[in-house]
Amino acid sequence: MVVRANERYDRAMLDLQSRPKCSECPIRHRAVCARCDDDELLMLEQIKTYRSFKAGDPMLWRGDGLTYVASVVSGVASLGKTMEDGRTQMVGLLFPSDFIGRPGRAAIDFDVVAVTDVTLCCFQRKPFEALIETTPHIAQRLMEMALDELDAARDWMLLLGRKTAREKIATFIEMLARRQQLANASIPQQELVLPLTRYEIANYLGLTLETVSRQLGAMKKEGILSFVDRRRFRVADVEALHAASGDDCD
Amino acid sequence: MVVRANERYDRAMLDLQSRPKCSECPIRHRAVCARCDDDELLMLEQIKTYRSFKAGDPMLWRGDGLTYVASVVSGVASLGKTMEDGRTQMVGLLFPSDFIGRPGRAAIDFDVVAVTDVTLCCFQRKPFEALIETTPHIAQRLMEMALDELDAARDWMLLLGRKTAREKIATFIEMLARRQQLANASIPQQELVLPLTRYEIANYLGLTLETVSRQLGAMKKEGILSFVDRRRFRVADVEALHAASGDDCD
DNA sequence: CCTTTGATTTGATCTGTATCAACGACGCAG
DNA sequence: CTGCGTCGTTGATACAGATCAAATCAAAGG
Repeated sequence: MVVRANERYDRAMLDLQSRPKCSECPIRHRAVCARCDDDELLMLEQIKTYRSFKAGDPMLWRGDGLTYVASVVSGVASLGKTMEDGRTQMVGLLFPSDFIGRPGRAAIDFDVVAVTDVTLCCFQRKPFEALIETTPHIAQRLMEMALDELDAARDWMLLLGRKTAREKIATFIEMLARRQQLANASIPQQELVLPLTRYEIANYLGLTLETVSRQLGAMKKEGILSFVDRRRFRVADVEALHAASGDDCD
Repeated sequence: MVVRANERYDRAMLDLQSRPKCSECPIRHRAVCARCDDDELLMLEQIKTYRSFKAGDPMLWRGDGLTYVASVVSGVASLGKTMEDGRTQMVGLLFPSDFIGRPGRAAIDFDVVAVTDVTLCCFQRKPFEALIETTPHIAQRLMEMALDELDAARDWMLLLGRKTAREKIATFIEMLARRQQLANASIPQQELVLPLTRYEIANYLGLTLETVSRQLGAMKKEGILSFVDRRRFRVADVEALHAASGDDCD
């Protein structure tokens, strides 16, 4: 279960060679490079590197030096915090186009783990930071993404502090649907996938896995969700789901 | 209790005239202007305006247009979210030098309320945003502050999701001590003030006011805190307080 | 096909915190 | 001084969700 730092490093190195074209990148218009013009994209292309991780692999450990910053190209990663006695709380989920690492910060204070198989588009930190100085389009986009994350973090604070188990689950499913419909074209009644185990969902929502299982079971029995297997499901009653989330109508 | 928008506006207008020198400002080296040189400070000085609010005054309503962005000069303000049925969660506390408002965003999606009497140093949004474009020192500082807020938000997510009532209170007191010692010179064993009512503390920690009252009472009985009145107290046992917070030693 | 292992579901019970209710303490206006 | 409103404390009780414990399921390997 525990993977040594070197091992991680070796595995990552395997992928150093692959460097697809930015212009064909699936996250081209949503990632940090969203606003870059062709010239700027060329600069980024020169310092980028792809790396992949297997589901469950730790990607960065709390306190690790940040040699790289990166965009998630495919897969899902989690940001998590752990207390001394082992209690843990997920503090963020990263989907394709989300960014890992901060300009001007040498370390992060949470763990980043690959939840599914993940491919990253990595930039060495130093040259990337130099690029920011000269490329306002990147700096602006980075600021915008940081503020979006801040908004998301605050919504999650409301969820963690005040919502019931059922509201938490409903909100989570809605969030999931929103993120997965961005990736594919938004087919209504699309089949959705839970990229997380019950344990991980619980960890994200400040619950236990048993409570998650019971709430999902209840929503299935009530005909709000219909499962094809334990991971794949469909939202059968969008209205009811939203009503259960406790969020404003908008 | 409810204050009309015009009323707020009128009250704020009273203070339009006052415009102290930036060079003598108490938050000069911590606020958004921290890295500005004298020239840049002069630019800021020309678009700034002071406003004050009484304790309890709403400063911005969720969805309000953001004509101004501002730094907190003195006092404490809260960022809060409210659900349809009235449950609320505080998602941030603003102390002197903290910043309100986002470059490139016309609205915010939470309420900002003055917890104590507050003085703001306001900048009109449009000219301020123009200034950012030409002043990398401000843009950098703003990014840094946004990332600090993000870190704080994530620490709070761990607190809300996983900590017990007692751990929440202990963590809150430690945070308070840290912020208040920044303001004054750090006198050890300094007398601290709770700027919030029991209800507001509960709201910040995802608890009820009764639980907050009981936990504070317990920590007093155990000799960890000693109160001089309901709002003013001293940390009698720093070690025990930290041990109760559930945070790592560092 | 059998075994193993991890993920999930389901059931029984326990508990921390919410909820409901009453009372005390302080500040302020008349 | 008196009354009233806000804030805070304290006690009794309820309940959502945690915890403990088993049973079921599904994928992977031999």
